[in-house]
Amino acid sequence: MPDVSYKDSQLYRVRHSAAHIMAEAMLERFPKAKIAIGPPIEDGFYYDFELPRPATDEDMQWVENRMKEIIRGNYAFSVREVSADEARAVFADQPYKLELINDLADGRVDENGEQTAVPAEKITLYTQDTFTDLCRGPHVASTKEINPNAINITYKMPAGAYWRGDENRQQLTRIYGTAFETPAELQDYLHRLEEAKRRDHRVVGEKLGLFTFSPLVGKGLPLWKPKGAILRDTLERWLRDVQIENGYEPVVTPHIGNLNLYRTSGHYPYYSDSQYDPIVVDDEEFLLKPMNCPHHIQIYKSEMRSYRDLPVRYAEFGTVYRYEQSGELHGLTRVRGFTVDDAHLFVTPEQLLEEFVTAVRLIQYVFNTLGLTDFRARVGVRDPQSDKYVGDDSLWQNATDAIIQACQYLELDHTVEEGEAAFYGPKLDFIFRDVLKRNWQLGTVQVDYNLPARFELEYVAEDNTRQRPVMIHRAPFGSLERFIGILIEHFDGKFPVWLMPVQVVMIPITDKHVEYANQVAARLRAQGLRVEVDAGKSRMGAKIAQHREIHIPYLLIVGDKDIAANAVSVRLRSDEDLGAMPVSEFETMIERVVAEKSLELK
RNA sequence: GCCACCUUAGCUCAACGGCAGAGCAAACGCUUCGUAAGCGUUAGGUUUUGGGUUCAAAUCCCAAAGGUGGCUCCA
Repeated sequence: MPDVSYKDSQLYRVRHSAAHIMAEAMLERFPKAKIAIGPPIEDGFYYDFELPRPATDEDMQWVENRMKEIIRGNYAFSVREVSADEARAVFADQPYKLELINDLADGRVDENGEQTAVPAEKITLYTQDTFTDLCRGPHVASTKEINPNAINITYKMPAGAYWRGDENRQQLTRIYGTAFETPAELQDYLHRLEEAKRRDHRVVGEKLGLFTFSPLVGKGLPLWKPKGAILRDTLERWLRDVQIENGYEPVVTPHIGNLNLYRTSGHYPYYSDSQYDPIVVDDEEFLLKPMNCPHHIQIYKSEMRSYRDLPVRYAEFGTVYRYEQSGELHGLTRVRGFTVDDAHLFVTPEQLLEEFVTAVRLIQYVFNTLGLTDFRARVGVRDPQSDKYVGDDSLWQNATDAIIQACQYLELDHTVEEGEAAFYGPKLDFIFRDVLKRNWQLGTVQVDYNLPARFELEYVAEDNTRQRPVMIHRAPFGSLERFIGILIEHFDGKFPVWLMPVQVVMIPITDKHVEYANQVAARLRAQGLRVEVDAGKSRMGAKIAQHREIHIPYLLIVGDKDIAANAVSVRLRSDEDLGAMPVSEFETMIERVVAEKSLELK
């Protein structure tokens, strides 16, 4: 998000001013357009319009050219303060502006649509050339502070956006633009955008043969190809081992459950917008499970529990199905069926803090091992206005306090955001950004007093009384699908060796070296390494070119000299040529790299 | 779900009312080669699907499906 220094910067004023200039040019192109709001954003600005017809590429090119002309006109941005009534007169034929003026006068929302508490005493208008906008500023003093060759509004397509972000209100056309102080900075930005698109997990996943989608199977339902399945399975086995070391016990549960289970949990109806319709079997109704917790709870309830048994930690890679609006589906990061590396911890109130902290540390260990550092922590609490949560206020307060306390204990930088809780409790989420700067929630730890109450969970305490356990829901990856999507982009397909679906490719120089290549491959495979032999008839240079495209960590070239020395010539993914080394030496090196889960190649 | 755009060979794309093409990948043949792509041949298509306009549609129109960018949602 834009920070304070950005909001004070010249760049911010340039972009804010460019948004006004775009609106001026748009009104020339579409005289009947109604204007809404046009703030600067992280990488540029936008302006929302109600247009009489869809904007075309030609329109956008025309507007961009016209913007440059306006900028070259060296118009001053002048400001004046007016009363609400004067402002209403200025914008008499602009209904969105009138609504904003009314809200400003009442102190509800500012001109960028952000909440404010204070009624505006004065309304400010900024004018450049022929265009006047309701605006608090700041702006550049004159359009000559804007470089006409450092603006662009055609790099991004026009998009739909609801007025005031409310899907029940008018849908407007949002035109995105960006502006920089110099043309070189603009070019650099556009170049970085292109690079980001190349890094997109959907592009890299296709290139590396990791996964695919089939309309016949269904949208939002990823199909893992062998190489993707190896990557996924490697992650799963690793985490399973780590969890067992940390006192988790594996459980396995089915993909559907009786509707009554979800009535008790509250998923039905509190989660019903995200669920598929019930499946009717004989006279009973079943749901595809949207979460694993109710099933795990039934395992907890299958036995009498003593305080001596707690904490109980049940872990499952559980596949869940959620209805997502079709427009929201996105590669692997937003799908309709996905596998959660789920665990549910049943703890005594006294154990809660320690277990929560330990769960967060396990997540930190997972992220650190993979070198993931670019994330933020968010404490999601209830939206006090909403009725989509179950449970008493006091239980929510206990849970929220526990999470805040744990964050302080861990000295974890975090934000607290309302409306980001689960329906049964508050949570600590780890949020990553993809290459296109979209935010995705991965790991999560949640404190839950509500489901134990709804299911009447108990344990027998030291004093022989029946007590209620607290639940912790936690998932380090969040979902395997989303996590791998982010990993693909983070590593740009150059995964650490231990995760790489193919770790080594043998490249025999001619056919007569294939047998030796097969021998070395067999020897390496016996050590658990994933090795392929490229016995194709391409020349060595072509084989190298092809395999470096898909980021094979080690290319082992073998020819007469290598055979004579019982060696392999090692070329790294980084294009470093290590030259010939004895097979045993290579073996030692790669085994160490794999065992250490190293991010390096040697 | 909403707005806009897109859909041509396995992949990336061209043809933009008048004979459906290229590169890569594949198969086959030649080449046997020391660190970023050797040569040739062949095969591969109801141009996403269904309607319509037209002498003629990949191309224009309508609808559906899928995808992309946003918005909304993500309990």
